[in-house]
Amino acid sequence: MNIRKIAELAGVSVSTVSRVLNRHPHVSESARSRVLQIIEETDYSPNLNAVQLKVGRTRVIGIVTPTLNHYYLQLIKGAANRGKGYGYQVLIHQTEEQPEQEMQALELLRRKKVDALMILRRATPWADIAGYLKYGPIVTCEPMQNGHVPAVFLDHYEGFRLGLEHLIRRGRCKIACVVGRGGSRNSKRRLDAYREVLENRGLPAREEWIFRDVYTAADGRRAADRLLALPERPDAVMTANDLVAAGLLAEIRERGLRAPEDLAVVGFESDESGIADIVGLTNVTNPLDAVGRKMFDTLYARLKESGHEAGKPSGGKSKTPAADSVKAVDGGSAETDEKSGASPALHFELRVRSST
Amino acid sequence: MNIRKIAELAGVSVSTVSRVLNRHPHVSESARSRVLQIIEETDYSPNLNAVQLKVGRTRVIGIVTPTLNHYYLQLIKGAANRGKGYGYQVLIHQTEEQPEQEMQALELLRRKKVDALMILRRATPWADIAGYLKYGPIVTCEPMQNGHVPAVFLDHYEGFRLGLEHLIRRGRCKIACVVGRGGSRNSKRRLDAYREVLENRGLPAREEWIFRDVYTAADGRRAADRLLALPERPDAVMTANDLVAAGLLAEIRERGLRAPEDLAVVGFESDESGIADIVGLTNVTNPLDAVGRKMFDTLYARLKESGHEAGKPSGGKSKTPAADSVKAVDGGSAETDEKSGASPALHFELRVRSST
DNA sequence: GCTTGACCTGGAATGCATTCCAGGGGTTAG
DNA sequence: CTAACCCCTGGAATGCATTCCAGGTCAAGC
Repeated sequence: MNIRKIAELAGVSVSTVSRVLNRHPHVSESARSRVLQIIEETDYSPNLNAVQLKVGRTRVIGIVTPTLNHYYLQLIKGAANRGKGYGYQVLIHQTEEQPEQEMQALELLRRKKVDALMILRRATPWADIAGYLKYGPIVTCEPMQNGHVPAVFLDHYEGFRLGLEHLIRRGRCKIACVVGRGGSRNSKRRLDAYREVLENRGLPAREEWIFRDVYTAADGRRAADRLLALPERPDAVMTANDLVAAGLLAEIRERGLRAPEDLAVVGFESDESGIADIVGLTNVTNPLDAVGRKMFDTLYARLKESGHEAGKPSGGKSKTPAADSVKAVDGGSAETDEKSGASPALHFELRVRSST
Repeated sequence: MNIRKIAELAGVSVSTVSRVLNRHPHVSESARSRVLQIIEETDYSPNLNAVQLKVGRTRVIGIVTPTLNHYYLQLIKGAANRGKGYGYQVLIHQTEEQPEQEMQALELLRRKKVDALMILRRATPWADIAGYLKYGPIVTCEPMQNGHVPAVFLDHYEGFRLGLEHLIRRGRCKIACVVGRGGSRNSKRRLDAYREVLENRGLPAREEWIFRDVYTAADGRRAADRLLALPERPDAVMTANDLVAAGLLAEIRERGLRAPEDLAVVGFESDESGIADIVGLTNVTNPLDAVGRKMFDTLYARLKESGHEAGKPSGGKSKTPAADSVKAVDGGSAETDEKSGASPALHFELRVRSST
């Protein structure tokens, strides 16, 4: 069953059927109703591959993620929910951080299987990715080395600053700090915050109070081990994520110490983890879903400006993309914006959430 | 840049270009190399929409999920990983349990945007879903009322049985039980297990030891409240999920009781939650990712038998779908299999995992 | 009465790749 | 020497819907 058959059965041309299908004006009421009736009777629905081929748009955005875990899920969820309001769906592409897998994902854009690409994490050099910008919008959530690819992300400096000031307000003065990947920009920013904030308040920021390469709950336990064995024991810890914080808490409590009384722990995580509530953890909420939404908005803006998109948000309850807690950096096109070697700092709003 | 242009530039016909592209035999070495060179030079890559339109296959499977949370993520992950081995990608369609959204997802199948559909949860009547089977394979992970739609799921009876027997082996004899949705089949099976297993062992299964409609960690805390207030206090609790179990544990411990010494709690969850490790919970692992994999296998088998698929698993490290811990129920087609009113019980393997 | 324009409709080109069919050239077997 | 067959190649039909262009009808305005 295709549009030709429908036209035949209804005794009109395919143009007319197409006009009915797409709610174009200039179709007589009689023709319209005849066509609609035949469509109803024959249970016809247009083949989307043909439509997509013709209009050159699929209303699908590809999401490139190294793996499907809690963290990336937040981003995906934010983007998927926002996209849904505009009639977009998401195609998940897992890369396991393998460059070849990433190339496959980039090919999807060139080959028009997706309209745009959201890269949550990449192993491919930025330059290679930028080469695909000519096929469609791409956005990432990693601070990029050059300004070619648009990026949306939050500055972990702010997150750490908030958490640290919370601890300081509560009277803590020997604050330790636990981060993950030593080399990552986010870790660097967190350490910057650790050193600067404490220094500004006249508090010590000792090197031996910094624990690196701590990722999991088990790592957190080990970090607690080492931390509690220090000659001068800290009275608080700022961590880079809730799982780690939970590990610390568990270890601390199992040793008969009380948290937060003896040792306060602050996490840094998106709302939905649920762990904070369970273990009674105070954390700085990291609005990953807002980042995801903003990423979609960035792509959408590009799609619209390239005439890719009619620009009609559908549905009733889609929020306006106005004020959000995350800002996007506009990478500009590879030709027009050569200035920024590194991406600028970003404004955003986080908050400390105490679980009582 | 399209195949026609390539043909022109290479001085051959489009047929020849197509043959080169698809590695068909019967292309002279000279023609092949010329075409490849032009493809290289012009940076050409075939438009997938055209290919998909022509061959009637997209190598995308749609996953219909009510929301993106930890639970469904496990299933999605299992399916996506398995699918990747066969060159399939997944398109996520969130429904928020709204029938209209589900209809949209079903339409994707009819309109050939996806080759097959995985329904993780539905609000639409089975009969309506079965009506779409003629457009492509559909699989669900919910026990279905009639045998029309193939389903892959595990029997929660077994999960509960394992957990209960674990508790009994540890000498517990006053075992309570916490479940979620009262009406769901899974809850029913769990309660069946609770009553039958305890009865078989000559232990009491009291009505007042059954707590229903408990879903979240907070609910778990409240359940603990009520449970600890009972005149005859149980010495163990079997729960339907880890989050709830964690809530119970937290409440119990905050009241100064020791778990598992004073009150043992067993969860029921997929491996990856991570919560079990953090709070020191023993649970029955629920291999959701295996269910996801099996769901994909079920779809894939159908695709293959309908000639949809060439049947060549790609890549080196794809596991053989041979022995798995979950079994599929073959729903048969709506015409050929009218016998089973309800789905039969399923075999599978779970295990108890103690966190020490 | 004629022009202008709105409204409706159909035809054909278009987007792009796949595949069947037919045909030419060369080789081998009978 | 011819029939049979293989290899290579191109043409054209095909999958299906969109859209531009042109043509026709009818009513309103000058």
